[in-house]
Amino acid sequence: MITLDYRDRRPLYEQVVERFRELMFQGILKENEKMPSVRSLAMELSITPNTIQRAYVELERMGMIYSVKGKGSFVADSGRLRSQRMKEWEADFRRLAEEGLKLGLSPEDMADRIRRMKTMEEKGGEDHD
Amino acid sequence: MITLDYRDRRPLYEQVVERFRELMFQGILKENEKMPSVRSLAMELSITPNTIQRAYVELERMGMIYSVKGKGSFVADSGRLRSQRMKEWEADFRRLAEEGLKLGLSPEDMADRIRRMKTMEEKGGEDHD
DNA sequence: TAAACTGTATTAAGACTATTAATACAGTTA
DNA sequence: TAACTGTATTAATAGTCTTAATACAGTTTA
Repeated sequence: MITLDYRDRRPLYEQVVERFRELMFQGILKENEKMPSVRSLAMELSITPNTIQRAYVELERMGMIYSVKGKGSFVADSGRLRSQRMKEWEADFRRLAEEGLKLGLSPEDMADRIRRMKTMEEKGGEDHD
Repeated sequence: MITLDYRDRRPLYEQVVERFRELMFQGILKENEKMPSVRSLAMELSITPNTIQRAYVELERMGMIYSVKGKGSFVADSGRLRSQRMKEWEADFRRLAEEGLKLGLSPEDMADRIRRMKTMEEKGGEDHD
């Protein structure tokens, strides 16, 4: 479910945060679904529970999960997060497309690039709802 | 010419690298133009020459500048910088498009967005090289 | 030539962060 | 009660960033 990259310059807890964000954005983790416990995930990744705890604190601060003492941590309103992420994507995409114009690419050039990606879709074998 | 942000989590030398990259991409620093000397820039920013040196080593490793002992450091071939920027743009664009796929957008959805941008071209009134 | 500049290299120390380890407390569940 | 959950704290370790203080080598300039 979660993997770590020790070559990555970013801290482990940040990688954990990002991976869970992806899982939520992709709908693989759904609303109110139970997160792995701090200790079990720590054991699975062969790191200390402290690091997972820190990641969960961050995820909770971002409103991605909510935690209940004694019960566990759970995925927050994923639909809202999804639309939020979509908005971010729109902004990023627009900014990048405008940058592309400055670099001399025509809108058709860029559209072509995306169309050509269709053939690569089969390569990445992840299911997305 | 260069400013530092001490709230930024990234190391100072990395901020210096990024700022110079921007100045070069925007054409504010032109080919063969002299970079500030390691010591003068360090003094201007109130940090040690070591940190600037590290930034310059990195910029040289990236092919953005070249250094000559006793003479100084200079902006490298701007054509190369441009192709570098294009390569980065390609990578960013592809990454973002793939993310769009994960968010459930079809390639045609994204291509449409770009086509629709053609009408907004007049709005962004920034001059570009 | 001498002084003042340039890049480059090295070594040591301090500060900061990430991570680990070892506990402990509190609440829930079987 | 036992075994699970989140949460908190303290101490030690490791790694990176930054600083400081030099030193050497090449270029420019007065």
